[in-house]
Amino acid sequence: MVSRVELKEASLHRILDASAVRLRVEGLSGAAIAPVMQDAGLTHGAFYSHFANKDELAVAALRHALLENRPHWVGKPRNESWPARLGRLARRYLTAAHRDDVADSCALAALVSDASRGSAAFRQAYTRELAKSLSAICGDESAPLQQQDDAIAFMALCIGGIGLARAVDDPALSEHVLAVCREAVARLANADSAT
Amino acid sequence: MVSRVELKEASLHRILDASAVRLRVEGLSGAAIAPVMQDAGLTHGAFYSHFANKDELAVAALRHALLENRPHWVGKPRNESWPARLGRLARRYLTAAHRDDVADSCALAALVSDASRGSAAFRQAYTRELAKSLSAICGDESAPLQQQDDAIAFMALCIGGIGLARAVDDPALSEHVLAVCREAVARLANADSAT
DNA sequence: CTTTTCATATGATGATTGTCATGTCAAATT
DNA sequence: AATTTGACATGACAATCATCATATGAAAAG
Repeated sequence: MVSRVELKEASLHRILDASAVRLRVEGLSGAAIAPVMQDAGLTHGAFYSHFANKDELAVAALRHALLENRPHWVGKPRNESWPARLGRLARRYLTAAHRDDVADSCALAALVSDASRGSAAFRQAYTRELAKSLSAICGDESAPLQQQDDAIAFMALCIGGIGLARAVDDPALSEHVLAVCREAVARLANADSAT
Repeated sequence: MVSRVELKEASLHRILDASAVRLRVEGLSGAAIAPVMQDAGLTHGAFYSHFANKDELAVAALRHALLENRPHWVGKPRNESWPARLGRLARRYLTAAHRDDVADSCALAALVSDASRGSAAFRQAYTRELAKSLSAICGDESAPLQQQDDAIAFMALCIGGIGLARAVDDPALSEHVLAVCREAVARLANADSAT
């Protein structure tokens, strides 16, 4: 009862899910084709009826990852001041839960280092996804320039903060990094409204 | 005229130099043994008379990279206020020159994502090097707690900022990220002294 | 001078990788 | 009913990888 196109779409979806997870957990060079296809319940040979090469998969997986969980980190703007919004987003993003759940984490943070070493197509996709997240933070395309800049500093602080929290060996230091960065976002937003 | 120990030391030094470069440029999984040894003017077989395995090399290379260029990024504390110091360090660190010269860049920034996926030994080394850099920023071991926290937020912002600047495809956006993060450091330091 | 030591070279090992040629089988098409 | 299509499986390919066994040659030790 399943048409051929439906079956292919379902397979593609499973491939994207699996590769989006492995990409964040193991990085660009770690997310190999065979394990991804196995996660998707297929064999490695079937890969090339969905993508031309590994590079295409990485680009698609990056987009898939961000399309899936950007709403979870950014959400819709509420009735709140700009500093309050940034503070709220930071308190959600810079948490131990997000740090530990790499498989379902923000791909922009998990793949910063990888993106700079990636192909031209991958870096282009990363840039596009970053821009989307930035305008989602601002809520509106026509936000004040100061807020757009704030969003950039906010992302840099969040990505660096959660990256450090993941890299660090000492659990106490890791928690401290998160706490300090959360507070730094608040200070940054308030220092902004003071001018 | 070269003694055997001198020759081995010289070889080790070349291996460390080469691997420290390749580690930053190509990442943990990209820095393979054979190319590193070739850069050092040796063959791959000679590797195992210097290190037990690839993991040991990664740890040593990380330490070597930071031992070599930490002074360049942090330097010695001058006669300046704390906000002025942070601002000055940011204006040196968050530059296009540093962004483009990955081979001689700050390893803490180039290897954030890699560190979280690295071995226990590598993460431990990363943690130690980060701690050293933090106390070098503060200048003194017994700096005020507020300054130690500032240094953490500073590093997160710098690592995230230069990571984003490297990842991003659009040159204009990349420069803008650097500029915004430089200014954010200044705002952060000033917001601190206001309390 | 003889012997030992060991840094290095050569080459092989097995594992893993991306890629593709070929075969198969069921759905779509005629 | 006959034919075509294409998603998928199987298997092979060359390349790359970490690791190690063995050989060599020169320096150190005797």
